[in-house]
Amino acid sequence: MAKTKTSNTPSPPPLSRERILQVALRLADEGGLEALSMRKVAQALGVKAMSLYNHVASKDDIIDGIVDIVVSDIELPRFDLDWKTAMRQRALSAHEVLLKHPWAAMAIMSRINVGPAMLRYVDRTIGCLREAGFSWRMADYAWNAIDSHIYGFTLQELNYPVEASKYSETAESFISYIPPDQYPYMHQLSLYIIDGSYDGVYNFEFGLDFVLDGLDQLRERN
Amino acid sequence: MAKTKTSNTPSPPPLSRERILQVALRLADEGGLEALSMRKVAQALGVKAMSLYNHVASKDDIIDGIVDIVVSDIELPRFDLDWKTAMRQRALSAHEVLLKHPWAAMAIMSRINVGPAMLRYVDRTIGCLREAGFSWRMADYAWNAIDSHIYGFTLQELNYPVEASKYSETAESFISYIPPDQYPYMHQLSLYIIDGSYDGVYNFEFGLDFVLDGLDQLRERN
DNA sequence: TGAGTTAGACTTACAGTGTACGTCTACTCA
DNA sequence: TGAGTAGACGTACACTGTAAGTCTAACTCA
Repeated sequence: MAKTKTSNTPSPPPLSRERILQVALRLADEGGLEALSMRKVAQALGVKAMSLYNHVASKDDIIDGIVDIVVSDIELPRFDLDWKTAMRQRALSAHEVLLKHPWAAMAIMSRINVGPAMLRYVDRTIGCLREAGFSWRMADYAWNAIDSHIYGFTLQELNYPVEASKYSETAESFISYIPPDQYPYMHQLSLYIIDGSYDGVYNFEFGLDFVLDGLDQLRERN
Repeated sequence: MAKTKTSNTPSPPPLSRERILQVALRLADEGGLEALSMRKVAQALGVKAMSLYNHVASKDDIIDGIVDIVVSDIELPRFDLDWKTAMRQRALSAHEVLLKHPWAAMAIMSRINVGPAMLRYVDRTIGCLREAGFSWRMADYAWNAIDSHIYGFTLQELNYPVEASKYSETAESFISYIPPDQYPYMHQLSLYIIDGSYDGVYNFEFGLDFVLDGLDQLRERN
């Protein structure tokens, strides 16, 4: 009987970079990047911390890995659509994906990302703009401007400590800390949120459209 | 002789929240937030770590404190200028200040900031927009859109691992990692940076103007 | 002046972090 | 059969923030 290749003991699947990244991604999604430690990842895999180093180089390597997995989830811009539609779709997709992984926007912004998914994503984005008639410089500028909005907006959104549905009651409980003589405008704005005149919910596409429209005018001028 | 109040021993100035924050700010500016530890702050003050807790509540309290110091350095929007000029000035000032303290943009985006300088800064910003004729909702939206660009752009800029003056030579040494068959557009863009056709330096005002112009059109339509 | 209070720096300790380094076991292949 | 190796493990180190308790010097007030 050949038990050389197929072991029939129901041992757990062998450790691998993929399994480590998969568990790390789950832990990060559940508790943020600060909840991600080598010991916790190892424990979730039924293994000791140092065993992970047989498959990944370091904790940074793990974070790079899960960042690239997240990026691979963003829809690539489509070359068959007009550039504005393509860029809007990819921005909306990026925004959506980053909200699903609340730690990711910050991680992307604070480290150098050269994973294959990221490189591909950037290449396609610049390519889409280039094919739309932007010069190389303008394609690069446009990419940077759109991404500034994506990351800036999403980070502000994620950092907001209150759920949108509770803006009103939260404003009500904190209004006393915003005295009208010191902060008249914030005070007034809070009152409007309390009485329901304004829900306080931001809109990702609001600022995005300013950038896309501005870029479009600039493109047509050439 | 009354030596009750004025001790003439040249003892170091007493520990205080202000001195702690001042040293912490310097350490953060020099080595980033991750270089900021209670033990290092204490050592720089000639004191042991736990002594700091007589003057600050926690490390988070210190970070909140130095964030607010940084924010207090941003020029408040001026009500006597037209809103676009005022917002441009405040955006440029914010960008400039955030570049001087490379850790700060990330810190602001990843924590809740309710220091006096921050509250004042936000109140004035919303106020300036409100006085310019924006509705409360639109003033809030506008503030959010402008700040998305400020933080998004600045974070991308700070995260860039290379100095602007070395883009060309850096691109040259890394071009082999960007094969033209896999990443054709990035490859081509790198070539243009190498041969000097394009310097690769982004412009903060490029995207900012899209947002400001878009907001202006929206304001005039009402 | 003497006693009581207190501010503030100190020491110790704990539970956590990433990871360098060395060891031990089980499997592969010549 | 015996060498080589992959991979899990244990130990250890230098850090982190901070809870808890101690000690001393200065101030307050009768």
